[in-house]
Amino acid sequence: MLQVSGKMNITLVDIAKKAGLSVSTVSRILNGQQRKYRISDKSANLVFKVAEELNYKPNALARGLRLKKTHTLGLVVPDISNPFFAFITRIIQLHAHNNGYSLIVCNTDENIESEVEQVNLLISKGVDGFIIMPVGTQSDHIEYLINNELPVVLLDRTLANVKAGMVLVDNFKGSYDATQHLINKGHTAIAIVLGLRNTSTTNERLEGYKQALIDNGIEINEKYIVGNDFRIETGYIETKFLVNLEKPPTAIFATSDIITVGALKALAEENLKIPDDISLVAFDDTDFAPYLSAPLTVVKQPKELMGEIAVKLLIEEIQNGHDEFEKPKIILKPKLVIRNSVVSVSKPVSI
Amino acid sequence: MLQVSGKMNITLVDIAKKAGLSVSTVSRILNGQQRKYRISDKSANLVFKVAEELNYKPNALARGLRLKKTHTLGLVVPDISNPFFAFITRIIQLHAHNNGYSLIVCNTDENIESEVEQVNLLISKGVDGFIIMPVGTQSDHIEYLINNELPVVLLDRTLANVKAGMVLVDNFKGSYDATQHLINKGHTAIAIVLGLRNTSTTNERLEGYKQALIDNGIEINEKYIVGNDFRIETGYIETKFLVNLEKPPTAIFATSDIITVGALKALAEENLKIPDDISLVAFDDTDFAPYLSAPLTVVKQPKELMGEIAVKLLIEEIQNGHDEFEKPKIILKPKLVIRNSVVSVSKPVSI
DNA sequence: GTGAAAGCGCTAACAA
DNA sequence: TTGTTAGCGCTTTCAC
Repeated sequence: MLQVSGKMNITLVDIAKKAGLSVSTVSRILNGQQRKYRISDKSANLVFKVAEELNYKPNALARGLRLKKTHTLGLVVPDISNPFFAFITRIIQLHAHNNGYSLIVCNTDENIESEVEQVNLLISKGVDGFIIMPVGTQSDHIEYLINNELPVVLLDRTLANVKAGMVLVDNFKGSYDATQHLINKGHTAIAIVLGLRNTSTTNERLEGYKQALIDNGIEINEKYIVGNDFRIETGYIETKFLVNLEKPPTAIFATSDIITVGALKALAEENLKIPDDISLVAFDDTDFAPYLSAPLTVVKQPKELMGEIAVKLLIEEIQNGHDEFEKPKIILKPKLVIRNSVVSVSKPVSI
Repeated sequence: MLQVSGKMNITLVDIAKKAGLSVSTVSRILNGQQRKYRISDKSANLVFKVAEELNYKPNALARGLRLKKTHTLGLVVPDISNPFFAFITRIIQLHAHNNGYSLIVCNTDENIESEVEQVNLLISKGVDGFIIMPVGTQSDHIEYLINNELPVVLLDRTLANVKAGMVLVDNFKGSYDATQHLINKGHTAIAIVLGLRNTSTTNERLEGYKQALIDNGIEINEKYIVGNDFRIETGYIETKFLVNLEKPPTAIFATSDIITVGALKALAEENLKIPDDISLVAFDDTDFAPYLSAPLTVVKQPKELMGEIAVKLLIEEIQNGHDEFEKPKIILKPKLVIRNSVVSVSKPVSI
C-alpha cells in the first residue's frame, strides 16, 4: 500500500537526486557492487532506503539494451495446449525461473512460416537463448542463430545437419517396443496413426513400427499407415477409416496423446470395446490413462527430464559461451508402460 | 541461407550508411510512414532492399525503451501444467499473437510472494498489459498496477475491491448445479474436495455446494468438506480419507480436473467402482472424461471464451486507454455435462 | 569512494 | 522530401 499512487517510472536519476549521489554510484550499489567499488556503507544504505521509498523498479529494457543480455529465454513450441507440450513448457518455465530467467512462449501451430516469424520476433526481443521444437525439416532460421552465436537447443525433434545442442527421445525404440508388444500378443494386423509427417519424431516412430514388423516377418500394409498431424480430429478420422476397412486392423498404435483422444472417440462411436474388439497402444502417457475404460498401455516419455535438461544445456551455453566443438546431443529412453488396452489374439508369446 | 554468417546487430545506422540516407528516413520507411512523410519511392525501395540484404532485425529493446511500448503481454498463471490453465494459456497466446502481441508466461505455484515477484518482473520488462489469475486475496501489487495506469485484467479468479477488468466464471452456479444433480439422484452424503482455499473460485464453489444442500434441507457435514489445493495428491489423499470415514459419502464432488485424477487413483486403489460403489462429479472437463471407465459427469467451463475475452479486454484497455469508470466484469456460465459417473440412490428425482 | 559522460538502437520533434 | 539531434534508462570507462 506504500507509494499508492506514486509517479511511475522512477529511475536511477530520481534516486540519485534524492540521495544526493550520482547515478553511477546508485547503479553500482543497486547491482551489488558496493565492495568492488569500495562504496561507503552510509551511501549504500541510503540508496537502498531511497530506492525502497520510491518503489524503484529497474527498467529491464534499458538494461538489456546496454548489456545485450535480457535474462529471458525464448521457447518455440508447436502447440502449448497439447498436454505433452504443456507439461514440458511448465518444466522449462520452472527451471528457467530457478536460474533467474523468464520465458517468452511462442506457438507455431506446426507452421514453418510461423516458426520463422517467431524466431525473428525472439531475436528482436533480445532473448539470451532459444529452446525450439521445430516443425519439419527446414532449418535456415536455426542455422542463422547458430552462425550468429545465439545459443539454441533443439528439443524433442531434431533437424538434420544442424549443429545445435539437442535433447531427444529415442522414438524409434519407443515405437519398436510398442509394436513388438502388440506382436507378442499375437497381433499382425497393426495400424499406426501418425502425427505430422516430416518431423523427426514421426519419421522415427514410423521406422520403429516398420522395423518391428519386418523383424517379425510381418508384411507392411500401407493401408494401415495413416495420419499426418497431431490433432484430435486426425485420431478420430483415421480411426474411423481404419475400422471400416475391409480387413480392419486388430490393433491400433496412436502416436500421440492427442491422437489417442480422437481414436477413443471413434472407437466409442463405432461401439468397439477396448481391448476385446480392438487393441490400442499410445505414445505419451497421460494422467488419465490408468482410469480409462481400458487402462491404456503407453509409451511414456521422460518429460520432466526433457525440459530440465534442455534448460540446463541452454543456460550452460549462454553462460560458458558457444563452444564450436561440443554440441551435446542427449537421447533419452522412453518406456513402455503396460496396462490393459491390448488383448492377446491367437497364440500369445510371452514378452 | 543468405547472409549466413553476417555481422549480427545490423542497425538502422548500417542501413542508413549503405543506402546513403539518414537514420530517421530509414526508420520512417521501415515503420511504414513513407506516405506520411512523402518519402520518395526510390528511397523507400532502396531502404527495403538494403534492409533485406543486410538481414536487418529491429531491436525491440531500443524500440521499447524509446516508445514505452513493447507489444508484449504478461500472463501470470498459477500452474501452466494444469490442463485447465494450459488450455487457457494457449488461447491467450493465440489471440495475443493475432493482435500482434507476444506473451511472457509466469508461473506462481499458488504462492503470493512468487506472484508479487513475477508482477514486478513483468513491470521491469515493460509489458504493455497483464492478465493475472491471482492467488488468494492479497491485492496490493495489483492495485499498484491500476494506480500506475498499467492495464490489467483478472482472469478466472477475482479479488475483492479491485477495480480491474475481469473475466470470471459463475463458480457458485457450477457448483450448485453439480451438487443439485447429485441430490436429484438421491444422494445426501455428498463430499466436496476443494482446491486452494481463499481463492474466489474455491470460495464460490464451496458456497454453491453448501447452498444446494441447504436449499434441499440436507445438513452440512464438515467432515465432508476437505482439500486445500489444486494438486493430484490432494485429490488422492482426501478421497482416501473420505472413503475411510465411518460413514463415507455416497458421492464426491472433485472441484478441479487435477483433483479428479487423484480421486480416481484413490478410488481405484480402494477398489471402489464408479458409479456403482460411489458417485463422482468433477469441475473442469477434460478430453478424456468421456472415455474413463465411468464417463465423467462434469461442470464444464467455457475456457476458449475466458481466454479470448481476457485478451480482448486487455488489448482494448491498452489501446483505448485506461477508463476510470468502465471496468468490465464479464461473468460466464459453466455448464453441467451429464455423463455416467453418478448413480441413483433410493428414490431418484427427475432433474 | 564517487562522478561525468559516452553509448546501447531507436523514434520524433524540429530544422531545412 | 530528408537530416540533425535529443533522449528513453541503464552500465561502465575513465577521471579525480
